[in-house]
Amino acid sequence: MKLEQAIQSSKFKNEIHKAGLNILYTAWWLKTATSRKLKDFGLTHEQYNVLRILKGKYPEQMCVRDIAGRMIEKNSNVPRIIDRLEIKKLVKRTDSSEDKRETVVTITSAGINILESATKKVDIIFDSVITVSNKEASALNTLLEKIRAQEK
Amino acid sequence: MKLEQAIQSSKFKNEIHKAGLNILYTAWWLKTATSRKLKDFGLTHEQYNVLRILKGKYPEQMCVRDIAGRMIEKNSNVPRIIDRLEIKKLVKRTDSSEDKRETVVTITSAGINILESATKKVDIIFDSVITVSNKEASALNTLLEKIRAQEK
DNA sequence: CACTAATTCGTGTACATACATATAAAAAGG
DNA sequence: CCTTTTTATATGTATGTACACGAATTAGTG
Repeated sequence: MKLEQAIQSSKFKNEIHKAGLNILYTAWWLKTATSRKLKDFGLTHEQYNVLRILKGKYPEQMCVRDIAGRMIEKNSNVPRIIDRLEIKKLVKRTDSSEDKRETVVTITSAGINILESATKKVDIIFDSVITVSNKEASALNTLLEKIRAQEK
Repeated sequence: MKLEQAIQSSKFKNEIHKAGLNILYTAWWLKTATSRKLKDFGLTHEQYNVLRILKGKYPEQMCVRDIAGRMIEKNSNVPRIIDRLEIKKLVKRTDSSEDKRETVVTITSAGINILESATKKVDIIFDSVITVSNKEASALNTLLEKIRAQEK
């Protein structure tokens, strides 16, 4: 769907302003499509993200700070997301012995199982819904990083 | 900043997966930069969006449904955003006489004033922080719309 | 070593999202 | 008309974001 239809507006100051809105809308679209798949597993987008991060280091443990540094949305409140994953027994939280300020977290085998099943469903979006070529995706990556070139 | 640094990961399944994360991260980056500017005016990103939508129709009124259809994030809870704008006297809410189910909303002159000041600050992001050409922005728009081609 | 500063994590609050449900009014169908 | 269905809005709940603050611990400095 064209942006103009999606937000019922065609008055953009210029292509750059339009690109800004297009990025925000596409992110929402992507997040919504993903969340719909994750719902069957009782996971939210952010809980899924934390599980993926933990699996990337498995069987190593990670402290809360390390997880936070890998989150896409940097202001995510990681302790609370872990609270919910812990209730569902998808992660285990223990105090660190090396640095008593730290809490270390590990993904459980139940967490790994649910993550693998969920990932199969989520990947459908990338493998069959999104139909750009690798080359186009690469061009997109370059443009997005150029937008963020001037940090802040 | 490169995505790899931003989320401290360089393991992407392919360029398309990476593009997905890049879109999500760029949207977060853009939203954060905007919110920082809006904070001086006591506005959130979403409140700003609603004010912009209302100004686009001014001096006409809009019902809640029309506003919702123009929001970028389609699940925004528009009645509650309007609650907060109403408390700050930036919009006026009245029952519709034509259709008693509807609530119609107008931006006040205070709302227009704050919106104009805020827009000047927000546009700095687009005019001087984001340094892509119009042609590049146009290419970006094409790619993003191609990604969303298969609706859902 | 003692004191200050910085770090790590948890928690509280305001606002927003996602979604289910409720309420009132309008539209549709017999 | 009267009943049923649909529509417009509001509200309730769980989760998440953004940010401030506090407690505990570690690091840094005189």
